[in-house]
Amino acid sequence: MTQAGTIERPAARPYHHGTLRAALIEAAEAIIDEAGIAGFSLREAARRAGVSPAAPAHHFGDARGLLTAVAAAAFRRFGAALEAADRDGDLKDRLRAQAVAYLNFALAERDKFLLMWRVDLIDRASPEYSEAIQRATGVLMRARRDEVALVSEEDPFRDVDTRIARLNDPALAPAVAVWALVHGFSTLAINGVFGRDGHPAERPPEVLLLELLDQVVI
Amino acid sequence: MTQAGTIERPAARPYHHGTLRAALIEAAEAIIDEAGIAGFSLREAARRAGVSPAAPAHHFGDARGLLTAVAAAAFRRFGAALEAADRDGDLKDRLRAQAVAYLNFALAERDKFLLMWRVDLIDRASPEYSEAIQRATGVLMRARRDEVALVSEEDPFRDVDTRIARLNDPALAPAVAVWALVHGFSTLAINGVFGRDGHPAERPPEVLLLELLDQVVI
DNA sequence: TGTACATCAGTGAACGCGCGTTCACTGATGTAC
DNA sequence: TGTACATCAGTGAACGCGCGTTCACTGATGTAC
Repeated sequence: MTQAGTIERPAARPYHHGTLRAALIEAAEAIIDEAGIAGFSLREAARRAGVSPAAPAHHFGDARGLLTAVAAAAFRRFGAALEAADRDGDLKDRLRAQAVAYLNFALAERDKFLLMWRVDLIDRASPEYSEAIQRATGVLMRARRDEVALVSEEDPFRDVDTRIARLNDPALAPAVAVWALVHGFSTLAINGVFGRDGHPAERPPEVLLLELLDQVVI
Repeated sequence: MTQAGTIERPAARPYHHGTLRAALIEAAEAIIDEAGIAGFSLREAARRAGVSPAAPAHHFGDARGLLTAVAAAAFRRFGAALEAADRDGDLKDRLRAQAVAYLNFALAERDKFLLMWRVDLIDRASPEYSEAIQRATGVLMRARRDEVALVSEEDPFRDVDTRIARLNDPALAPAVAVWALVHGFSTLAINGVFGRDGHPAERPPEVLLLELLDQVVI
């Protein structure tokens, strides 16, 4: 509230932003949504957050640091979406539901989904990032792990090496096959292989995806 | 041959390069191999070709033009590799052989493989590019088309719209499913999901890939 | 409760850089007669 | 076969741009006593 009768002037911006870290991530996401990853720059993010170009360094070190935080946040949303989709049902139902959620996330957050995998732009060793990617991957595999009773082991996706070993475990093959198929389908769909502006497909992409999943023995 | 007894001096570079177009593509590929797509610049390509920074414009217009030519060339090699792998055998054999060729190309030409799909960097409307991608896609589908006797139609992958319609054709589902799986697997493998420096997998990636393909009903 | 002071989060001007592209030009090549 | 001339493929200097990062600094906040 301002004094009655006075013309409202913008409150003097406080010297300390207060939530600059979050604001910069939000700004970066907006840039990426509007202009793709190529349109991103640290200066532009600072500009949008209303802050000097040197300010981001205090929170992220450099551009890579900010992009890593954006990717990690995207991975957390992604993992949460998979988790939300993973409701009751048998293995097949669970994997199909997750597959659709996977595709929808990729289509809805196109450029952020692409960023998530851009190893050249982000610091994959960052604890925040690697925890987020491990967790999302774990959700994907969970349905199958539940079935083959590997669940007793505590978090077999805890670190890179055990994850890599696990993905090679034949017991997980159905889930890994679904992952690869869905990931490939999503990537190709994003690139307009199955339909795009000016060249629409007759059916929505998730219908085709489910049809392809019928080809997989789960 | 130079005159006997004289110290050989480099021949004065002729004013006209002669094969500058090819030389620029070669230079761009070398840069991409060494430093990834992020390391590419038109000036650096010109530098490596031993030519002034303005020269490339005569052949490619702008940076996007050169990258498009590089991607198209990569797609032609890619299509040729798939074709070479597509030897005799039943549908399953043919698709498996192509899948391994697909993965091997992706691993061998990592950054060029990534460039091939970077719609933001290339001009997908370029005749050269779209002809190359259509052709490679056609090879992938050919094994299945042969089987369901669609082969009589001349080149059903001729243009974007018929291709998109075809990919939705249930008759092609086995081939499209294999494509999506192999593409996703290759993309993930490139990113080190199944093993990478310092975190090797116990088995070579194509073994895992073939195991996953066993999950697909072909 | 008051005060001194360390720490933290920001400023804004300046830096050097490499980039893509433009420009007027020049040297070589190809073609018409 | 010779010559004039158009066209083509290159030069190299210059442009303006936005970038990431550095720097000495300042204002606000938190803490010890």
